[in-house]
Amino acid sequence: MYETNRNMTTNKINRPTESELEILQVLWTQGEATVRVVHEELSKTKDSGYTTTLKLMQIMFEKGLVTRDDSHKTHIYQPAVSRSSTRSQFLNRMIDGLFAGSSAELVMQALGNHKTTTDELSKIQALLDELKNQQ
Amino acid sequence: MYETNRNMTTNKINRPTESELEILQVLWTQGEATVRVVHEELSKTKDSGYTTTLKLMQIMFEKGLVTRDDSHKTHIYQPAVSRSSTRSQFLNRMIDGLFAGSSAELVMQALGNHKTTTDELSKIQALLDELKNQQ
DNA sequence: ACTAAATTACGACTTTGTTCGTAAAAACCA
DNA sequence: TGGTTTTTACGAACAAAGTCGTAATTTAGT
Repeated sequence: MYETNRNMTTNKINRPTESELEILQVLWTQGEATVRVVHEELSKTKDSGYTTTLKLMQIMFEKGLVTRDDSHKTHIYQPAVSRSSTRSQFLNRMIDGLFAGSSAELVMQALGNHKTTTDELSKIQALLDELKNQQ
Repeated sequence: MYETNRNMTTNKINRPTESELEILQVLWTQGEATVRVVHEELSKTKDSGYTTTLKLMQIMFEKGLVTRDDSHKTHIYQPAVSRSSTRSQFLNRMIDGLFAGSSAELVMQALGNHKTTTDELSKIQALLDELKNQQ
């Protein structure tokens, strides 16, 4: 039995915030999790209280960023947005805002500044071949 | 005659905010500009008042994101951080936060979701060849 | 030089995101 | 079942970013 977000009128663009992203990371990795589990995970890298995590996840529920199952003893949360679409969302935003709309410029900067393994380069090469064939 | 930022004790990480980035875009493109010019440019895509832009640029000056020349009738601002280093800063942040530290994952998502011209693909290919030879 | 226009400085208000205290409700267990 | 622990709900405090009104200063034009 899943609750749904009743307050649809307030739904706007809903780009996850910094903290919300951290929570989504956990949910994407684990598939689903309770507030407790998410908070334990976050505690490894930051120290905010349990109720802070709770509040954040409640807000995310209201925003429609997560769903939750309250048929159990404690609420179980799941991501309502996909990792991949969220990545695209932020990426496109960054491409448009900082890279003059050119994904190539971003790609080149990313490849230039970060160490990339041979294996990863091969995968990129494969994708590149594919794209070139399509054109 | 250039003013310098006296209040160095408050300088922290100084990642430009959303609005500050918009202003930097103008400064990077034009090389230098007055508040008036920046504001005219921003007005094309958003509508906030002149004093808002002014205030933002004053804050950026305090943060050390821009320098300014007050030897003329009106202050002339220049970027104090480079476009390329700022791009890297945001890119690395995004790679670490959203792409599990893998620049390759980011690159693949970027190439997959955005239309990229043949010309751009070639440039990426060239860079890729270069990187492969280095390893 | 005097008025009008533009520029700058400054403070306050608003919004959004983050944090937590506290209390109510639910679950646990001895 | 009675008491303790855990979870949830809620409101308020706090901070950061963005916004603007207003006043002071400077520049420009006649």
